[in-house]
Amino acid sequence: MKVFILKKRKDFVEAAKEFKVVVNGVVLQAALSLSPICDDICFVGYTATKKLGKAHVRNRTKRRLRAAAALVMPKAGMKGVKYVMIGRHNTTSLNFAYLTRKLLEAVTEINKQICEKEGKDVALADD
RNA sequence: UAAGACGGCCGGACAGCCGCGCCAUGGCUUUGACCAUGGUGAGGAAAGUCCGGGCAUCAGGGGAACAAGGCACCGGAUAACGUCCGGCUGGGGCAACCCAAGGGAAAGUGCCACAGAAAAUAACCGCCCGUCUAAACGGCAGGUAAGGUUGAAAAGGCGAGGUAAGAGCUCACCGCGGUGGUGGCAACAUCAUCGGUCAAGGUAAACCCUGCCUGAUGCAAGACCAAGUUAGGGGCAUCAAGGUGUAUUUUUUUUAAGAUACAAACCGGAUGACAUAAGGCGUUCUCCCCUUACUCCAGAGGUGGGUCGCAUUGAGCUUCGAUAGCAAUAUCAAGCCAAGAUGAAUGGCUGUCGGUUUGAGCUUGCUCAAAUUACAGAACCCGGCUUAUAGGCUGUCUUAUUUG
RNA sequence: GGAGAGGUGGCAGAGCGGUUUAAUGCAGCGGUCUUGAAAACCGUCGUGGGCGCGAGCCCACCCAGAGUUCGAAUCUCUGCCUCUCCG
Repeated sequence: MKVFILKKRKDFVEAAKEFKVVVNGVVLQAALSLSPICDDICFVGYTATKKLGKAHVRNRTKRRLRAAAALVMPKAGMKGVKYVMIGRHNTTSLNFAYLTRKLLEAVTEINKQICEKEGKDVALADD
């Protein structure tokens, strides 16, 4: 599974519409990509709001999320899904192993939601 | 040894594994949001955007007046500055040293609440003389600014003389001002001499006056490339002389048709060359010079782009090198080349050694354990200022105490 | 990244350097009216500290900290926060 990074505002807005899971350390949003994907690829974007602190704090938050995602996403990511990770106030202070575990929980949870929804959609289309 | 004053510097180090941006080279049997190798990769404040520049666009430049804004003891440094250095004056500190938007209130205007007699040519109480009366502490007419309460502030201070009572009315000293000498580039200091209504408070971070400085907009400036959309209308000038109009004339019985000339009202056309005109960036005027696809009003598209600007040569940085200077700094010499992203690159984990704090142990400066290791992230680039900052290193000086 | 505007009780929002500003409105609380409510009318109403048995009185606070002034919500400087604009 390859991981590509989201850079455009449009992608972030799209991801925010559908699914959302909150765990200690990170808020995860996700959506199925609209354009057809042939390869084994998922997309990830990182965000930190101004509420968290000054510039160096926000940068650090995104770096930690990036480091954690590098371990988790290649295994847990689903094909053709856009994930967006939003940093929280304690993202910088948490133990890294704990943060990784929590992120994995969030991803598996959100994948489950997507599968349920998609199953229904397919059923309706068949009818 | 203790307390303090003023500078200068540092802002953890090393190793391993997994990753990131940019650049160079190479690879390809997926020419890629690819792979490999090598190089390189945040700060003293990168911050605030408070000043000063470079650079870019408004075509370029000179002059005058006004407006707006800024600066303000004196001299120097600098590309420039509101910065820096040296000095002066005033204030604070035993001292080292520190602080000051520090020009003008005898150019003018405004404001000074409450209180108080009075907030600026005054006179409430008081003091004193004269006079009315038998007399007065009462009335009248004066003199006076010593004393009074108030207030942030009451038209020099203090002492003596003087006087009816008083008053720079007179005098000494201090203070203030003018003139002259001396020292200094100057601010200013100092000495001499003259001045008594020497002078009429405060406020200019109130208006203002004086002197000096400033064109506007900021890299989202701006240049180029690619793709795509759109609807025109009004006004001005010139040209031609089309239609219309008027006049003359030819043919003709007339209608009518043709030709020539004129006009510029209407309709339509072309052009925006010269000239004129307009514009040229705070306003007005002016001198060059320049521009004009005339000028004004509408309308459509656009927040999916890309490349350059942009990052090795500059007001460049470093030097406990030299020379000049008290210094800021300048000149010369030597050395150095040092991030370039654009949802934005430096992270995660581990180990060792440091620093700090706390606790324990004793060999009293070591060992062990735990915690902690600031402020903070380049976005066109420089020079400053301001603000944030764990902890540490280092130099010079002052005061006090002790010892020699 | 750059360029501006603002910050006053719980909320909105006035405020010439001066007696006591905290105007005014909304909200809140109490009352009148009503069977009850709304509307209307009347009164009251910021926070913190100190003193007082109590009624009440005094001091400080207009985002924060300095400065100018006899005296700052107001004038000047520095910082913090909020909002707007740029192609």
